[in-house]
Amino acid sequence: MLKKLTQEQWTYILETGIREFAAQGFDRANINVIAKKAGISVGVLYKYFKDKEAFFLACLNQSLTILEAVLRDSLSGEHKLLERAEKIIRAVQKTSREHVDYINMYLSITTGSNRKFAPELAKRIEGMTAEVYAQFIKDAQKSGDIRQDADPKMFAFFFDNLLMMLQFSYGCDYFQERFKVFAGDDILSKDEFVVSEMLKFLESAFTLEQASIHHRS
Amino acid sequence: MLKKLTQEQWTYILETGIREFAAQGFDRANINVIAKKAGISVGVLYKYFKDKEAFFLACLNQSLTILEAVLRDSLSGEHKLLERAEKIIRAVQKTSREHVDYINMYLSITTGSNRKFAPELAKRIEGMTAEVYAQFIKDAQKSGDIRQDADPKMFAFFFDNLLMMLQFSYGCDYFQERFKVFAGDDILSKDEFVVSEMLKFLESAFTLEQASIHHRS
Amino acid sequence: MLKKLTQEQWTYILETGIREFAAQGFDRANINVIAKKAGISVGVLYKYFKDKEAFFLACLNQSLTILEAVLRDSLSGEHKLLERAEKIIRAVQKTSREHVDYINMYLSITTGSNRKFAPELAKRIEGMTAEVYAQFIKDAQKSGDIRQDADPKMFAFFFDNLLMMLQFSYGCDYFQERFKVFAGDDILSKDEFVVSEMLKFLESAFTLEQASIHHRS
Amino acid sequence: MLKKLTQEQWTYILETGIREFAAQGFDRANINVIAKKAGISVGVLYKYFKDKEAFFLACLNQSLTILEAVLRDSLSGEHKLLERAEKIIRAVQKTSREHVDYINMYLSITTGSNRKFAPELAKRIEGMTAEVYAQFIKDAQKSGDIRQDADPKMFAFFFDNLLMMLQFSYGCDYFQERFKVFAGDDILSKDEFVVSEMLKFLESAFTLEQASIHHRS
DNA sequence: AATGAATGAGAATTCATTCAT
DNA sequence: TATGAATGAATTCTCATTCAT
Repeated sequence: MLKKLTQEQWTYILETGIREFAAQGFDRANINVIAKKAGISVGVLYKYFKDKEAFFLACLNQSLTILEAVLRDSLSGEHKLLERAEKIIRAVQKTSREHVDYINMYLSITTGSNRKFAPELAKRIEGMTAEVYAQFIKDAQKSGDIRQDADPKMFAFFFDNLLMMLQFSYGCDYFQERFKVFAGDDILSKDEFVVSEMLKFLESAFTLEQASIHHRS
Repeated sequence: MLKKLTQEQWTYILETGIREFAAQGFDRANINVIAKKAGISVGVLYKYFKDKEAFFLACLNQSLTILEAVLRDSLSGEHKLLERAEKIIRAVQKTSREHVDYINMYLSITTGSNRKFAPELAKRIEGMTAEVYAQFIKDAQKSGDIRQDADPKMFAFFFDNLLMMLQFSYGCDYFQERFKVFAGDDILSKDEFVVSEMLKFLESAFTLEQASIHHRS
Repeated sequence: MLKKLTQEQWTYILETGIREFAAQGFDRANINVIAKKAGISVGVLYKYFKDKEAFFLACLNQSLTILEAVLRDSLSGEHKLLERAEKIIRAVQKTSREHVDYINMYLSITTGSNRKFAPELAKRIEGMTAEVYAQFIKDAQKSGDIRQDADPKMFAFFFDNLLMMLQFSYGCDYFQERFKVFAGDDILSKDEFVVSEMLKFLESAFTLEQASIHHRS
Repeated sequence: MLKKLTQEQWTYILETGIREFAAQGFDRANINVIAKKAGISVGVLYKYFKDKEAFFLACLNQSLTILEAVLRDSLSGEHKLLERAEKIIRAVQKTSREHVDYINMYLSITTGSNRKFAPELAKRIEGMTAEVYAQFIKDAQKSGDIRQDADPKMFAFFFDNLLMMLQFSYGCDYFQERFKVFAGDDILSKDEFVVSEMLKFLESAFTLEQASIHHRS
């Protein structure tokens, strides 16, 4: 193993790191253990990464890149807002299960000592989404699909909040349990039901203005 | 659990623990430092708690108890759903700022090695809320305030998801930054705006059925 | 061993540190080994000293304090310069053998990574000596024992240089060998000879003025 | 020792090693860093040197060779003792500044784990000097320039001690600070003053016999 | 019962040395 | 032959936990 590590080896090392960090959290994860599991020596890790934190950030980056790629896929093409929403919800259901560790990497930056990365990370991670969602809503307002008095940014925020929690609810131990408490122990096997209820909720949320008027009148 | 130490002493000890755990995370928090800051000896801590984890759980419990008390307040009395929602949103805005540490304690159970407590905790923490919210929605359906085809449990889930994220967005470093990315750097000082937009979103979400019909017709 | 360490224990710990640092140098000396040899745990060392460097500095301080005490003894009382010199030379011969490690601690600050302490240490260590020696020489000039055109500070410097090297020559491996190369393999057992030759050298050095004049005339 | 690499390359490699060892000390100096700075691979270093120590010894040897060459220069030609002394003092002042690293290499063998080389090194390094200085003094005794009762070897030793300390005082951080403490902060810029005072001291030291007699008579 | 000094296992990090290419 | 990537033993330092006083 005296030639530079191959792309696959790197991917494997990062995946190993992600698995450990996601499972144990930053502090509990052990660099020596990660190296061993990844089939390399600690020396290599420290040759390529300044310290544990730098390696963690690389793992996080890898996670986010993949998560972003999935999102980007769901956003492609010309679609009405609710069609998009459906695509995204289904994508979340799929990837949250496949990439449990990535979700947990994401969550791990919200707590403990990793909080110091908050400012830089928030911009990099949420920047694109915030922009795109707000634009969707503006477009939908133009075509009359969404109530005119909605603040696009805030509605984008609420929309993403719902998706975020859905993601956590599929990919994170605690939120999974919470999901069951709210919706029944079998909720994790009722994906279609979740999709339709969530679309119902969103459809309403986005369109009320007229309804409200009617209702109140 | 409280023998010789007074109630106030216990509260102080737990508050100190909460502050440290919230600030540093479970692993980084130092039991010796906590004891010193709390004005007691480590010996006492280990007399009443088996180990660091047991003490953490006690701190967590304290946090959740207070958070629950706040919620319970917001739920009291007879109100229409949106009035309740408004009360809760305002309560979240207030307590998330006052009790930043409690929010972070809550968040900390979603990550790292604390995940092992997920099942027990989820039931204790979310049980009441899930129940109450679902009942609210059923009631509102009866009085015609909410679309009939909504699944009460799922809508309760979405409702709580939005509140949860709002809470994180006020009380957790990372989600605060994310909030700014979505809604502008000054969003944390525009509480009324947040309330009104969120109510708009919820009002719609809960009521669409008719709207939808009207709109489509 | 649960009560605070006693004075004797501390002395023993420092002595152990001095022995190791003197033998191996700062970098090679191993904190865990020192702790073991001193009969304590590493934890204790790190409870009382911020880090290895702080412990080293404490050992150094101990060494210098003792070395200084010896010097202070030799300086006491009213004496003519050469009588003082003789006292000091004999003291150097005695202590350099007894306290080999202290000499080596002293030497160790002149090299390697410890050089960063140079400024602070030089003042603390040499300050008193420089002052006192210069004063001796001024006094001796007044009483006509030393040539008038001697700069007291410089002559004090040369005097101390000779004592310093004598100290090294008795207490440091390398300079001991050098001593033998210069003065014969048996020089270390000819203390009286060394004293008398050194006094000869000093006596001359301090008194030449008139001689020089006579000689040149 | 030099196969494929040119003389210049070797000089550069050794100079690089000297710079690092002098700056960091043996233990702190990093072989990989030295190799990189020297523009070669570690492999080459380990081809020509058994280990770090062997390389260090080569660097030390290089330093001493140059220091010796300087000394040899100062010793050439027919001169009276004090003329020689003046030449040597000036040479020390000059080379100690130009070759700070060599001085520090020299000092580094007096401390730490390098002490094990003491015996072999002392003979190689000091042998010539001791011999030559003693001869000078014997010659001077014959021509009546030095007191007859001086032991040539011991006086050579004292003479070299003074030069050694002067060298350290110009080339080593700690002794430089000590120099300032003794002779004032500006002493490093008063070379002529140092020369004349030192010559005064030496002139006296070497010549006292008559003076002493005169003085005492 | 309360204290807090002492313990020592455990984890991050470094770097001399090797050896496949 | 020269390279420098990879190795992994060694070292510093931390801190949960114990237990003599």
